[in-house]
Amino acid sequence: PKALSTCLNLLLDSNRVDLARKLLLHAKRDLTRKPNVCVFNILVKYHCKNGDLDSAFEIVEEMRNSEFSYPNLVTYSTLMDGLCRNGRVKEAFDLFEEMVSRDHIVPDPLTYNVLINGFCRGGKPDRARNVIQFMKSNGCYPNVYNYSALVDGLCKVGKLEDAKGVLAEIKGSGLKPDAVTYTSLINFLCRNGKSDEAIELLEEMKENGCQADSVTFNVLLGGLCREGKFEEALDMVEKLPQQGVYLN
RNA sequence: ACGCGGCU
Repeated sequence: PKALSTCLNLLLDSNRVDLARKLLLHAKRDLTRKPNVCVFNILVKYHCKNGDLDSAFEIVEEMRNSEFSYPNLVTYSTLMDGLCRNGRVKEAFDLFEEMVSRDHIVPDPLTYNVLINGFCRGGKPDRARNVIQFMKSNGCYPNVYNYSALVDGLCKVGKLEDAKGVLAEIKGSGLKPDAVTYTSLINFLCRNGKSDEAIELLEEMKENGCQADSVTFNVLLGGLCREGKFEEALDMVEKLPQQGVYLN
């Protein structure tokens, strides 16, 4: 089943769906190679990626009927993410509750993050904040992914000060903001003609021991160029190799 | 071997 999962992922990633189907049919016939949870989860994810949630739910039904696998936390998180990416956050939350009550599965920070991102994509970071409150009340501690998602959600609706507040909250809770956290803020500044403030943040992240990566610089370079600061941009590009950063 | 956050 391990080899099967790996092969399926490779085939689906390269869009060889026909071959993936054949492979799966063979595996189902072979008693020693029964598809396990991981294999099913890969299929669920594949259908979600195509926005075909009906098929994804069919796979889950198949899992429930199978002797060899049953929906687990990954299955639910994947499905919830598929729903959220299609704007169906309410249903994702219903599914979350079903997961807990019907299958007695305990959500982890990643599961909550799917909901946080669902709300943020919908331009409702306040709801996302409620999810963080909710997970805490369930004894689940938010990680940097959770907070970064919220920071980005706040930036996307222009609430820079609130986003900075969350940055402080991250530090206060003993977590370390990472390049993703900072890049969301830098991105907002760059898109609003504030590359100078963005560069201040870049300095701040360095002081906090956080290494900027290629996405951070991509964003910064875009901001500088948009403001016509081409010399500064070139200067920045020239200094990238010394920082071990290579643009893609 | 399977699920979540930043640019495109």
